[in-house]
Amino acid sequence: MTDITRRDGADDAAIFVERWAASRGGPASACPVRQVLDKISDKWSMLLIMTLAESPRRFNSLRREIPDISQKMLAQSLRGLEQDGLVARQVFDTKPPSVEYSLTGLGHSMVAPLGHLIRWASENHAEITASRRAHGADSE
Amino acid sequence: MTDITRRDGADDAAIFVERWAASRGGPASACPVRQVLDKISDKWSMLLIMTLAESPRRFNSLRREIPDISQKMLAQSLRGLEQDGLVARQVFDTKPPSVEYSLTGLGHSMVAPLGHLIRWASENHAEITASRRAHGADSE
DNA sequence: CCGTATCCACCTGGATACTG
DNA sequence: CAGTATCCAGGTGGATACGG
Repeated sequence: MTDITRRDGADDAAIFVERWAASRGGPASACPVRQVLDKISDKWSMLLIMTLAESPRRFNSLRREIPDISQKMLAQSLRGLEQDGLVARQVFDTKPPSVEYSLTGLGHSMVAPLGHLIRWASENHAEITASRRAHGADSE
Repeated sequence: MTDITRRDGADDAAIFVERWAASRGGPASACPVRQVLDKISDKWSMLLIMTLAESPRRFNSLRREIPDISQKMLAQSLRGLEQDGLVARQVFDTKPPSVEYSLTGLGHSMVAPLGHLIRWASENHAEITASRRAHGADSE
């Protein structure tokens, strides 16, 4: 098998495609990569990962940082990330109680790959928006 | 501003965090990066991008390639990607008519960044699954 | 302060049927 | 072959109220 894991350029898209093609031998829906991608492809997971990558936060600190998340979805998303081993939850038994959320080692390992996608998004969102307007997606 | 766009290691997560933190000055919901991520964070977009990265495909060819996508969602997702300028649609006026979908330049530019995330997923899905089971996510 | 519980609107996405 | 139209189930996510 090609040792793709050693390569890390921005140019070897073909290698990723190769690996991707090779990774699905059985039913497409059983692909473990898809399971993982589906998990983080919700509305808040990636955003929480990046926010916690800056520094650990408390529950209400996260609410202030991300004003448009509801209490329910914050708690729910954090529990999901905790279950997947990406986020650690530490309770300090003070009064009033405080809970700190931080990235685990696994969580931190995701920041760089996710960062590549974010960098792509930040560099190309203008073109995407322009294309969308050109296709009449806003007025139509 | 730090010239982050020139760097491309797997180790400089801190740089991505920096850039991310710097990119949101106003309301978090207005962040253009989030707009883009939200768009591709649906059930099929990333999968279609990676499939079309292998080679251009026709409509029913994509259906065969991704057996668990419905006709409706395939058409809908392709239209979305087309509007965003990631996928090109070319109609051949033969009989019966055939339509070929392929990645645009913009679409191809996304394959490598997305590939980083996919590689991370393929390398860590076992740990994630294990963590999930440890938290009793399957039996509970 | 840190959640959980409930209810509900909306949207995603699937099944089916139909058209050029 | 390549779609569109319609209907419908289920999940996502928000508002509000309540508990530890």
